[in-house]
Amino acid sequence: MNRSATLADVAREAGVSLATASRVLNGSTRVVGEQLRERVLTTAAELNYSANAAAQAMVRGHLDVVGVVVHDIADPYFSSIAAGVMERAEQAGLLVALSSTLRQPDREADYVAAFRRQRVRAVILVGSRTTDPAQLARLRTEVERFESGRGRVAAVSQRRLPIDTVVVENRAGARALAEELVALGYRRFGVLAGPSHLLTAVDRLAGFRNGLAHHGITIDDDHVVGGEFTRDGGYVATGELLRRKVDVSCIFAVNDVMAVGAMAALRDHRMPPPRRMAVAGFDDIATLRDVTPRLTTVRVDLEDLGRTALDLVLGEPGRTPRTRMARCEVVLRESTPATR
Amino acid sequence: MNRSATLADVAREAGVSLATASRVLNGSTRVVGEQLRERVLTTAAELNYSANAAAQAMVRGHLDVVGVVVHDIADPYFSSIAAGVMERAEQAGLLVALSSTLRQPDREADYVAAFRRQRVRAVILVGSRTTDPAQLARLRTEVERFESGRGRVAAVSQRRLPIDTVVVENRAGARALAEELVALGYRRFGVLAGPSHLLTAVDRLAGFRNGLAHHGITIDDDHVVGGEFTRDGGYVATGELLRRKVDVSCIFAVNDVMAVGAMAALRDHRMPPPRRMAVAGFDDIATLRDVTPRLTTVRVDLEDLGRTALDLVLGEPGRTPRTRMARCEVVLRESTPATR
DNA sequence: CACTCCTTGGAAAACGCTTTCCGAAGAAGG
DNA sequence: CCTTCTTCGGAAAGCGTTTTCCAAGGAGTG
Repeated sequence: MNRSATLADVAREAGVSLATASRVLNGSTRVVGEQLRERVLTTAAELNYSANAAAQAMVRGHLDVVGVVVHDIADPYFSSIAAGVMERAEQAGLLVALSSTLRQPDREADYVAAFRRQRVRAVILVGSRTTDPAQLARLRTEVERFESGRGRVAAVSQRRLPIDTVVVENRAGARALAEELVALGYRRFGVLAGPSHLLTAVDRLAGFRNGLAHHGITIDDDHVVGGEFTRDGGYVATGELLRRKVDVSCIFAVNDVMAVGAMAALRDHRMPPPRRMAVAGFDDIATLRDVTPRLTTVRVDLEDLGRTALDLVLGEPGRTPRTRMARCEVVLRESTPATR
Repeated sequence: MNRSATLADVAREAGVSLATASRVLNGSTRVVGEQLRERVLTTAAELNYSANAAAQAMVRGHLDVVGVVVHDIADPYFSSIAAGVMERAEQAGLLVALSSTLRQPDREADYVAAFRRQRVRAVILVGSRTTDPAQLARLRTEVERFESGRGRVAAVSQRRLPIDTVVVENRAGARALAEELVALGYRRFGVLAGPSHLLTAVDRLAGFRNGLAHHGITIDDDHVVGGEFTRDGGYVATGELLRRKVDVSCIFAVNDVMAVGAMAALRDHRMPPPRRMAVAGFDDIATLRDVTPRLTTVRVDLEDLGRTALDLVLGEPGRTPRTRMARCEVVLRESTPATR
């Protein structure tokens, strides 16, 4: 057998019409008599018949696949969200096609286009929108094109496109964290702000500032260092912060992986956290819950973001794009001990 | 526009035949005159034409998609390998469909079947084979069916199926680790062995034992504890080991995430590593390189496993299934200090 | 100038399925 | 016993491409 059996093969072998074979093998409202039904089923099994999804997609108009675009699948933030999506997709009998932009935000639009070619049922855009209006415009165009077919689109990020969106309360979370840190006695902060074009980073910084402002605390501009949204980004940024000899007692990294980089850098500079410097992060990445000192952070239920996004995209479309807010919760741990 | 433009639409609008339009828009060896070429291109752009991949798949017989099956995408081990696959796939212009068995090995065969329906070009099975012969038989059947179409299959794991395989030198790596630990002065070991049905776990344990045997050291059976292949599995297993009050000075966890769980458990039992107990892992997971004390482990270039697997599956098939050995390298760090 | 060879465009046949429309046969109703 | 419904099987028309085969015209060749 160097070519897989087709429905026609099965029908011929079973001595029935194509229509009957199709009705038996691939769900239909129509009933088929027990006799024929049985015959079709057994011949299909004998021939190893496997429906050609492409052919089905052609006549049905869409494929039972949902496309997911993330920035970096090796980053636990994204892989956790992806896990949530896949969990739900599995329940719905959908396959998940996953693409990674490798942190080049302009690739997102390319992948949406690729998914349009595939006529996938839905696309989920996971990850921060950017501040670049041109990128946004291009993405919006592709999204509209995709939707003008039968496709659905949702995002896990900020609400910048007219599509269903699961938005993480980055500002509120960061604000709450700031307040808690102040309550613990911290007053002088440094911030590892991440890339300035990523709204997630921007929002978390803004929320943090806002929380401090409530207590009359401000952060000097040279206490805020940008950098990559990665462990190494956090490491480098922390080095820069120390080089500036700023007078701070607590470093807020806008995500956990950067916070871990920061702790490593502090150690390398003989300022081991938390005694010489407190550190806080954001996300509560599961894999990082065991670093020492245990990291104060803001918990986001990442898998749930993925689940919710898939639910949105599979459910009835609303008359107007919906927004689901995802709560965050401050988790205080050893990396930010109460001061004295 | 509530239905996307088809090739026929473009052809009609541009006043050319379907054949010509197809040749212009979707690569072909045939040359089309500059005039027509131009006309087709502009009308396609105007109409927002996007080739229907399903239709192309039907006539070509396969989709430009590669399926990947992992055990748990949220586990950094798998997400790193997946990142490698995706990196290469991107270069080859392929989409990646990712499925997670959620650690139920019997689901692998199901996903291979699903990918067969999709007529994806290739499938990569990532993750340990098991010791269950029934599971293996079922998987083999599905793999053969898949291959009897035009599909290619490769695995990242042990060589148990007649397909191209990237095999991690688990035994050699674990043996080398054992020898290094002995050289550091350790003699009494406990092992967190993971699930006994996973060959990866089994092989690492066997290799470790083998390395110790070279030095006349054996491990008592009650110094070996099974458990889940996860952080919590490591935590629980360590608790069990301590409860047994075995006399050991070093714990070898068959993967890093378990090792991290072990360190947490040790701390909770007031036996902080490495002073009260040394710990070693396996994999050198990037996200875990910053735990303290830094973890002694065996480095595997995970992303490279993924890249290699994709290369195998896209390259010319060998006359007979090929095997690519992936080297491991012992990395000694602070979690296993030299004993005086 | 007659012939062959190339180049380029088009018609039409697949590819494997779903679904609409028909028709036959049996059941129900008068 | 005739008519009207049901029920169930089959023929055939797509779905949107690619690709083979033809044909026409122009460029080379002797």
